Amino acid sequence: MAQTTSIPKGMRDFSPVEMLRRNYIFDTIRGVFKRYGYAPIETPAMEHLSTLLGKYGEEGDKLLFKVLNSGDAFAGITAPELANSNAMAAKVCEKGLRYDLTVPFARYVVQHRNELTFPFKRYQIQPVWRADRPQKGRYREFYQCDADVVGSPSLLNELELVQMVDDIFTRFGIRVTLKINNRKVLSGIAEVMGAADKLIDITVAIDKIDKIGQEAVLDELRSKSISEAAIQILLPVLLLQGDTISKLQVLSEILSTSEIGMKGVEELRTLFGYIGRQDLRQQVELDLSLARGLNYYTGAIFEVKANDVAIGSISGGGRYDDLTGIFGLKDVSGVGISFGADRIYDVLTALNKFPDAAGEATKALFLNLGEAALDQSLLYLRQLRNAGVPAEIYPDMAKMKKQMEYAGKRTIPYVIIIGEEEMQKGGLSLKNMQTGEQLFTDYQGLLHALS
RNA sequence: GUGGUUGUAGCUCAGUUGGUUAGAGCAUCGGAUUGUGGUUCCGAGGGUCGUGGGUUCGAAUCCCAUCAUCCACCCCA
Repeated sequence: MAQTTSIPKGMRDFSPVEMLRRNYIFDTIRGVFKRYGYAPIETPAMEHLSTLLGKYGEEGDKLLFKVLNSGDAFAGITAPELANSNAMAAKVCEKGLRYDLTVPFARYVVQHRNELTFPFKRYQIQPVWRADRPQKGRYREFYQCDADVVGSPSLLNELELVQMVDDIFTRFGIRVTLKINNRKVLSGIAEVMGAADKLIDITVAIDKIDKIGQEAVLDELRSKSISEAAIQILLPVLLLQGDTISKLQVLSEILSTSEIGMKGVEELRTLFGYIGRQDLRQQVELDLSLARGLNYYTGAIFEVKANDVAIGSISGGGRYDDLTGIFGLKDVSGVGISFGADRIYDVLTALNKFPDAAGEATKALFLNLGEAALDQSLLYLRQLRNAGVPAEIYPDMAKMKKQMEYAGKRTIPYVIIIGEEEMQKGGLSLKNMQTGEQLFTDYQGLLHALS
């Protein structure tokens, strides 16, 4: 009996061509991570639910995939528990799929603290899961590529992340804008507004200013019972124009009474000082409306958007001072960044920026034209493979037309023909499938053309 | 969690006020063509019209329910 072939909402299959392109993305990012001295780790798909809950805010908790306990998960459930879905979930689900790579990493650092040498720089490329409703550029299973440094408060780490962003997206050949802000500045603004307790409401609202406009943001703030006087303090900050230095100057005047705000301004001054002395190719700017939802950030925050495609952020990160503290290890500050491989894929697709080679698996196909030439083909095939050229032979003795079609469909760039004619003349025919050109040559000529 | 969109062949979609056996393009397979693909021509296979119920002599078409999908909001990579 045939079953319906489908996969759960927001999940995806990847074809060979897609995988080759995805691997191109992963390889590029991994290569940069390695070049900056980051070491790889992996953590399991599942964590204890208690490790994950409460780390991503209320919204995040709702989006966690919970995993039913194995065995008879419902044994010993009482009627009142059955009636309360939250109590039920807590009782029958002790594990959950990871929501990001940063929190499991913090857990990892605390658990393995005695084995690690600080500052600890790690990268991690793994899928994460969110029970979000899927839409454009949003999936329920997607890959994050994270690089983090823990155990060093130095702003040189922030600079390094900025350089990696610049490096990676330049390698991809796409233009992006890296926006930088600082949570301490946002805290300072909330403080001088006299609404320090409303920090999250304020940041969530002003984060949307590009999207919904100034008036809508103010309305949202009023709906969160932020006073008109407080809004009058916020307004000039939102309207700040000019270059980074003058923005920071104005900001330091506004925040002069806030210790934490002034510290944030100082951090931004230092970081932008570093950045200004680097030779970066991508656009980097101070964006005071940048907030980011994850509420564990305490210092610098980053977000990267593609300039030429509207798809939401393709990379984001920031500094977190207290994340390991939740797991019992104090005073270990960390800073990290996450690259969204799936959205980068969508951007590269939209802009047609994948290199041709990123979709190629096999470089050359030997046609199978019969027993007489088989040994010769197999010999050259083995030699090509030993020389590092991905090559294959068509396994069946089908019509030449069919074998050519096969090469064409798989976008194999070269076809090698060894048939009766070639055997007689003592060589081989090499056809370039892109140009259609064909030349008669020997093994040395073949190797030269393919390597 | 909120609002909307769309479900017809493997894919993209037509299908008239409800009316015989539901179509096209692409894709697949075969042939024209026993040594040349991506560009020709001919032919073939492929459908419980998302699912269940209702109205009707008659439903892909109208009504109800349900499932799925995509988009936007929320939030985020």
